[in-house]
Amino acid sequence: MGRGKIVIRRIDNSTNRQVTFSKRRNGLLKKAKELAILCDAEVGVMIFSSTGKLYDFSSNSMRSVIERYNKTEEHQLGNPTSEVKVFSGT
Amino acid sequence: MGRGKIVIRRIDNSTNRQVTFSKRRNGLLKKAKELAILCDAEVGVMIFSSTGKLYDFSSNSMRSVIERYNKTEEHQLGNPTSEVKVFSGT
DNA sequence: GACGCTATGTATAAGTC
DNA sequence: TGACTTATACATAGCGT
Repeated sequence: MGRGKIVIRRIDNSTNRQVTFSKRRNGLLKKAKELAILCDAEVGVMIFSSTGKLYDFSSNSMRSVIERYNKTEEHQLGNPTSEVKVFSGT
Repeated sequence: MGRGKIVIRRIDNSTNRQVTFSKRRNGLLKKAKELAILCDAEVGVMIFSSTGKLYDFSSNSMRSVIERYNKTEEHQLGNPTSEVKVFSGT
């Protein structure tokens, strides 16, 4: 997107990396919120910048999302979710 | 995006809602992965469909992301993160 | 180094099979 | 209902301040 095409690998220039982080972080949080509303889904997103700062979004409370995650994980070990984890992306 | 413009509110037609969920869920997970790689960030995403199925992504292990979240939250109560939670979107 | 502005690359709403 | 296609809306890379 944008003026040029990019390859998905760590951005070396730290200024550029920080600018991209700021833009994409906002984009991701926005998409997460849209997904939750449009599809009536429960969503939780946690992002730590390389400097350790936390940014997050949760459709309800993050605590409840995490609790539900823990409960669900217990009952779904070795489930379809694992496919998602290896999702290759662009 | 797509052939028509949409408003961000719960999609009533359940078939359409499910199709949109599937597409946007994949898009969100992809973006999360890209952010983690491009910006060297630690990212965790948890999504529960309205039918209760879990989909997730984590740059490392979700467990470590959650632990880090809990630790960080303790030290940042009433922090800038709250701004993110009210991010208004489109 | 953070902010605002487009030209462009992507994600995706509809539609088709 | 799921998979594939296409036209568009949206996100954002590279620049200029």
